[in-house]
Amino acid sequence: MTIAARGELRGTLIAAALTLLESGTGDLSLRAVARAAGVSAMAPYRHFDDKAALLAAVAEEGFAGLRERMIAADGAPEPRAAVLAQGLAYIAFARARPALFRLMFGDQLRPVKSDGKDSGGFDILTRRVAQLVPDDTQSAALASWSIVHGLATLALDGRLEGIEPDHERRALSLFVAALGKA
Amino acid sequence: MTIAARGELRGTLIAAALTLLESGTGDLSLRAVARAAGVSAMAPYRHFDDKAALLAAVAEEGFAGLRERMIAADGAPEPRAAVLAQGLAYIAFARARPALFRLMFGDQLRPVKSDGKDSGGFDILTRRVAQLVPDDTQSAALASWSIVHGLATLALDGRLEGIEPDHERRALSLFVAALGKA
DNA sequence: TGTACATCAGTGAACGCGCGTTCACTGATGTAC
DNA sequence: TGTACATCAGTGAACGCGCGTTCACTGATGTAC
Repeated sequence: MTIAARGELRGTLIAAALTLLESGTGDLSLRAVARAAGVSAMAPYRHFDDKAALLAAVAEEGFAGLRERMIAADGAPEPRAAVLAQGLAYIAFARARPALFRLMFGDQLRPVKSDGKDSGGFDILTRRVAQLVPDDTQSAALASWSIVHGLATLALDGRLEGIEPDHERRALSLFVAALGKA
Repeated sequence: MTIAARGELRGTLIAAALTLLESGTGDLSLRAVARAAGVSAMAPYRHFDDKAALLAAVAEEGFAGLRERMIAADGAPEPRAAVLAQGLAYIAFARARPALFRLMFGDQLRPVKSDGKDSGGFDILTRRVAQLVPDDTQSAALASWSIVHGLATLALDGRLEGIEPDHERRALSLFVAALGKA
């Protein structure tokens, strides 16, 4: 990790934290982040009030990334296909960056701000679900988010190891196929 | 916490850990458990190889409790009602013992043994799902588990705070109603 | 253009903390003869 | 029944560790006149 140019430390710290989260050995410590950024243990305090503030910034970055993936997956014209693609993108994100995903949704973060449910792309998903279930969109969107989030966390926690890999996709397909047909 | 009678420390330690998890301030430490059990920091080593072994025993207790709740919720004769009741029981368990639930499904545990997917009552759920979706039971059961697990973890992580409480139940109902109608 | 000063990012030593685990031990209980 | 010894559960002091955060500081950059 190269030394940051003046005034760029904030971004460098977040990037270093993201990298550390990927190598993923245990908890993220403020000192380790500073170390990875090539800077003294105290330097982060110039840019963040405390450790929690740094974690929050990292999580925010994560939510932005997740949202991007959801948008990128929204291409299909048919709503059912779009919801499926978005769900798989969500799961792929979790699998690609498990420690970041855990940080984003775990309990080491400060209480979530109220617009939190939008930041991860929940609104993107909801828009498509509305096309399939116009009368009870909120519940259907929550159900969709839940099944996808459940699959992602179960996979991350190694709970799906005894299950054939394809079942994950089929479970989601089965759900999407049933959406709006109750 | 009373002093344990001879040879009962193992159980006392597990009970103390469960109590500590409920009061829920941060991570569970071996020393804190020993303290709560009224015993020296070293005493647990007479009964557990190390901290991870104690955590595993606590989690096992948790899975047994979850399974019990699932079985207790299995009363309804109609499979759709049973699946709904089981799902609500699962979520209620998570809400009642959030720290325990997090321990059970989190990453601080040693890699899960292969029969892990049964211990929490997944088989109980699967049996009922089979009555509704006999041709693709595995995928449907996984979908059911996922939506329920997703709702539980999202609730625990404070992600459903902006959402009307009833939407949680309605999301699950909507899913259950659609089961087998794809 | 030169000087004086304020601002600002980062340093490095030190703090107190709780942790998991080691070590050598103590004293009560159980067993063999 | 009495004695000698092994077993076993728990003690208490100590270890080295990494942590978040404090403190007083340094030295470079920017600004006013």
